[in-house]
Amino acid sequence: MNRVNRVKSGSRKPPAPVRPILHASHPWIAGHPWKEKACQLDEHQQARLSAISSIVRFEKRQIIHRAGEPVDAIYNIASGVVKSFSVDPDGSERINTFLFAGDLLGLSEEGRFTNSAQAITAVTAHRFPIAKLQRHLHREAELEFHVICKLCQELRHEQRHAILISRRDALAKIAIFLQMLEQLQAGRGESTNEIHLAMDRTEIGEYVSLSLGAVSRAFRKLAEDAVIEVRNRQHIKIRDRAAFDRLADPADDPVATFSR
Amino acid sequence: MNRVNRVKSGSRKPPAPVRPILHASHPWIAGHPWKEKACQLDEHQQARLSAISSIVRFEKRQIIHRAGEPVDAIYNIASGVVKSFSVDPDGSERINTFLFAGDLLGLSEEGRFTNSAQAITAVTAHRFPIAKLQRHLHREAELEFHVICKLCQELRHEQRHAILISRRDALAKIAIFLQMLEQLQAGRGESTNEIHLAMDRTEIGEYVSLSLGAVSRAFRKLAEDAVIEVRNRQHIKIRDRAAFDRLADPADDPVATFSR
DNA sequence: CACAGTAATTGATCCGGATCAAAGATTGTG
DNA sequence: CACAATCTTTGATCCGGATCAATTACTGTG
Repeated sequence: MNRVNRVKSGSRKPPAPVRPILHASHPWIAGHPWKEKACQLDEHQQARLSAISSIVRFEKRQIIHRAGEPVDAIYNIASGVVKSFSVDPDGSERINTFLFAGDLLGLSEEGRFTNSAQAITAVTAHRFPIAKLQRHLHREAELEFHVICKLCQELRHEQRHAILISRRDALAKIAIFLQMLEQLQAGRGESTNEIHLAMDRTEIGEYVSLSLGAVSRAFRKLAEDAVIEVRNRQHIKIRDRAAFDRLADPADDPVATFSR
Repeated sequence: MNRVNRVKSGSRKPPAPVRPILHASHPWIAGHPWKEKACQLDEHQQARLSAISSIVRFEKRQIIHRAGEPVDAIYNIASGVVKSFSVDPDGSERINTFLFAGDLLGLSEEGRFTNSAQAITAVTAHRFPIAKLQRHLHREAELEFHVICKLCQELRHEQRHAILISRRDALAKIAIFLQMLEQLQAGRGESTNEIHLAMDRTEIGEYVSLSLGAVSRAFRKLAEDAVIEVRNRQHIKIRDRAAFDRLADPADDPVATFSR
């Protein structure tokens, strides 16, 4: 939370409305695992929100905030990828979540960030000073409801993350992870032909709870088995959809086809 | 979600206000890991809420709802312990969370429960039909804010759960789990002398992602090393606080005492 | 109090992923 | 274009937890 690169600091109206603010999903009407049906704020509400927000930019690898720092603002990501992580005293990092366009950044407790956040790519975001935001929230019930929706979404996401982690075999972990990325990509309306990995192998490992080596081996095996094609570090293609889904879905048991 | 055991069905005012409704914690001002500083609704708000809610009772081992069923109501637990879990096609269960007094039950997507829920002990809960609740929410900004707080709390809880799961050694997992129970107990104002385990060893394993055997072995080792004392299946006492905390805290590294 | 049913412990074996080290591939930079 | 720095792959070994089966505690019930 050092220097905040305000884009046209203080500008009320962003030059070109970078991306809808507070893209949420209805908690009782939602979509696919990982990818949620979005329901946006109306223009009126967005206008009000942008009145209290500014647009900021973070360069690749820039730290957005560190765990333990006092919370002065939260962010709604407009573009780019952010990782939210925590560091054990022994120096190892665990990534709690990757954040993409539309995601909210800044979970905290005792007025301090619970996680550290770092831009993985260049990032633009809406910045909401929490004092202003909080005042605003109380006045706009509809907006509050939106935040609720967003939080429900993140809660479900975090639950799935836990499921992912609890998986024992590396192949399944990677398959699920790729599936997640794919669905998130689709949800953002990006091409679904290739899966784009903004993060490196180490970070993938830190997210799915695998060592770097295990991640690498898993990719190799998936490629060997012609389930995926590793076009390059950052781009993966699904070769064998059926096999892929079989790995990613929790059904290991051939009998499951019949039962229920 | 078969038969709902309404207590005095339709009663507007619960006989003796079982427990505060919607006990939440402020997202920007909170407490210990696992245990949160609570901030309650005022009487006025509670009264309004109880107008749309009824009190229901579930007996031990009763299924409250199954994943996939349409959501008709959500619950705020007044007393007892509930587990929220999902079942893989292969029949194995993963427990996403244990819910105690004050917790909200009923996360859903596409209008259907994402998890199954079962009472571990006898349970009483406030039941909110979602139609009514949703209408009510929109009208009470302050209440919405409370829900936001509650959700933030659960989100943090879920993150810690992921951290717990990602731990590789069984001892640490069990220690963290016990610590969690202890702090939740303290947060509810119950005695902190002994830790009460409402769930059995299998369920502990399903929560921390360990096999039944590993759970058992971990308890044994902890007892052997005189870190804890297993008074009986359901009651644990901390013998060696320092050693216990050392296991539960992520610091494996003696140097960490100095650094930072 | 004995019995049945369930929960928990313990033992033996096996395997997948962690770990550490070394080599190979990519990317960016002057 | 070559070099450096980083990221990734690959290999070899080791260990902790999974698994399965058998035994031993509990708990509640008549």
